[in-house]
Amino acid sequence: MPKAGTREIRFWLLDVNYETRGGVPEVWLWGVSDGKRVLLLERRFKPYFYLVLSGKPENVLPVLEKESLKAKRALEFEVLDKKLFGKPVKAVKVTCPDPEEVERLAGRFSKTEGVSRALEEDIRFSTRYMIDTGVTPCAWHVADVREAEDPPEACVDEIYCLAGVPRRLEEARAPRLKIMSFHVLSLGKSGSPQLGKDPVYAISVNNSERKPSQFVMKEGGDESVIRSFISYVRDYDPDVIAGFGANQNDWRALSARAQHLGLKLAVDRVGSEPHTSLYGHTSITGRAGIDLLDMAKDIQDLDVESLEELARYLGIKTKGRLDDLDETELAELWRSGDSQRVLRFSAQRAEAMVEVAESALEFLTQLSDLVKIPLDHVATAAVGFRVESYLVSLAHRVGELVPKRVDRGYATYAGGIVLSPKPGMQRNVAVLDFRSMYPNLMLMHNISPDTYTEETGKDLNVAPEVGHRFKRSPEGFYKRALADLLKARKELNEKLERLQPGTTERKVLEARQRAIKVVTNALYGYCGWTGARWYSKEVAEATAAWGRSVITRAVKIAKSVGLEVVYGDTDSIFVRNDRAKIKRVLKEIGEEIGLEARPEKVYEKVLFTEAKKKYCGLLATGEIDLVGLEAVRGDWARVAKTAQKGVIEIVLREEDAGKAVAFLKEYVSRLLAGSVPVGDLVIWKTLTKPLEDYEVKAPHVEAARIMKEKGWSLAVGEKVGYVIVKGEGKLYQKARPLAFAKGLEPDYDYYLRNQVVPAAARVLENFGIGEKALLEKVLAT
DNA sequence: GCAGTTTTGCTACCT
DNA sequence: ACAGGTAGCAAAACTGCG
Repeated sequence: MPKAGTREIRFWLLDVNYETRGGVPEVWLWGVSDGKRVLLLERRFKPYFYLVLSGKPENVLPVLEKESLKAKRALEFEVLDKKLFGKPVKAVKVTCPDPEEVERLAGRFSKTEGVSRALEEDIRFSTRYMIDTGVTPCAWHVADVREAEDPPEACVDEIYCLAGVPRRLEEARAPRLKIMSFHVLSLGKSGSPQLGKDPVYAISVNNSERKPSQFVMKEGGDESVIRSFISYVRDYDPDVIAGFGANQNDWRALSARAQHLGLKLAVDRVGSEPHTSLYGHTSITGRAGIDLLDMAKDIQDLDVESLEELARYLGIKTKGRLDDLDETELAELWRSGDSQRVLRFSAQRAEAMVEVAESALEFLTQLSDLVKIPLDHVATAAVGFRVESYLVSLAHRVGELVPKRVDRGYATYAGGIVLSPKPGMQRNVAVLDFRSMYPNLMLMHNISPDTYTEETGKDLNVAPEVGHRFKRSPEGFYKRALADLLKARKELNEKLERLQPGTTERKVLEARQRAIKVVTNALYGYCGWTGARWYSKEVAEATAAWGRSVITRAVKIAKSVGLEVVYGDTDSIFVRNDRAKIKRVLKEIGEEIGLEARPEKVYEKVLFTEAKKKYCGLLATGEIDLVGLEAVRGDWARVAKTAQKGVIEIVLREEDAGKAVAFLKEYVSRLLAGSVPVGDLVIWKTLTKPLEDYEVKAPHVEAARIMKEKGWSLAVGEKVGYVIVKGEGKLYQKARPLAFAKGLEPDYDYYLRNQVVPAAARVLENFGIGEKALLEKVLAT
């Protein structure tokens, strides 16, 4: 029952921030509550940090008290028993009144005698609150609240003061969120628009009700466009604002232009402007700003990180093409008077975005809840930070102090084993797979930064090859993390079994499972990342070493029952599909290695090249599987990929190399006749660093330089599309950006000799047809 | 100074 | 701004050659 003067409120946490009002830091929880939007204020929570003691508490405390007087701050000290990398330590929790002073005070006190170091001063105040209370983004809670005495101005239905710590509820389903999407049409004279200078010609929006709106520039300039947009956001009052590339483009263009015009881009729930936070993310207080491009970048299966590809991947049917016009083309169309086409394009994008956002949110809300990163940041956060955030919240629960991030040099270690494939066509091959091998090894051997020891003795797990030792008990921090995740997954599985496919609840739980999988599988990589707080080279190295021994032993077992191993990579072996023998092998693997291996898939035929990690196969299901070959690489021209796929189809299904050559000959004749679209000649490559940092002249770098000269802005991480045109000199001298390749004669000879023929020959060399011979054959008259 | 060879830089893939 | 293992291209550096 609620206390006197209070009432209970149910809310789902959308966003969190903090403000200092009247000298008191307040945590603001933005919630969605049964159709209403609420803001809950917590004024009693205080920021703090820890001092790890090297001296005795009774000696150090008086010194700290004295320092506190000198600093003229009302600080509180509490001696606590904590752990650091599993080792018990005495720590003083120093509570201070102002979140902005935590880091400075920590620095000052860490130099006190008897104090070895300060910790956790780098945890944000609002994050601190969530960690300590268990209040979780994208989760339902119930809280006792009372009327706020001095409520701040905020665009919500109700504002309350928290009267206690919110308690988490079981409900996993998110409430109905109001989502809007937007697309800003800012066009430059040539290339990219110039921030602030070029006007915003139009903004398209859409929303959960699929109601499109469009604000278009009239004679009076673009001020009305931006004003209309601001009013729209305030009237619709969305919980989520989705864009595609919004952090880099739309928000920046809008902000710059609003500033230029002297407009306040007040689109958040406190009447302020969006602000740029960590890693270029745009934050909107009280709402969740989501950039679907972050989502696209996370999905490895996408050929290009475009809205259209992302929509297709998510199974969303969209109206019209979403990516067929680039900035220059849009600008040209607009100027030539076909603004209708441009506006239609923009509106279609906005509509697709809102649908993609709804689909993406199923996963993002679950991930946000699991790893405790607020919704607006979880898509932007790199994998390492997602894992780390999960670990930080676990650390608090188990009394572990959060280690500092430290600058470390690179340290390499040996990873998995890749077996040489048996080249040529193999028939009836099964793939045996150790699922989640690294996490399972970590669990099995209690591999963790806090169980690692340099001591020798009994009750230790000793890693093969590298000899690192890990205590069998107590349970390590990583083991605890993985055990929790696996337990959650198991519970989900049990629930899922009872649910009909296609139901909303099932979708929610499946999304949660995916979130768990992401974190589970990333822990191994995380521990070997030198930027990790819980970095341990020994942990990563030992896990990899145990992994190598698993595969080596599995190969031995397979051979011992007479099963030939034709290939293997890290956690899988490819063997002859002999049911009886496989059954024996799997049983022995389970008994001798203690891990479960599973038959993953069966190839009717699989064709290995001489190279590792490159093969293709015809699955028992009739599908063709392409692995590592040019056909699946984004940095080969489509002509090469299409030619290779064609050859593979013929070779795998019909086993007729002659027919494949004939197909290629026909394909090449069309290429040389110039009847392939220029799009099929484009080679896409990512810019991995700023142009000036490149040490060599490479085609994609030169193409990017040309684009930059012509006014295009290119960011690190963007893909540059270029075409090789006829001309003299090195390849990089013949590369032209796609946007400027029109009207130039492509270098068909290059595409023949360096793209189509090598890609096709990769497959045909198994049939005795090398590159040279193939070239002669396809050119023969 | 040149042609052939080796090394380096770079990117994208696999698990 | 999660790991290492791997392939393969083009550029750059190197090597041998009276």
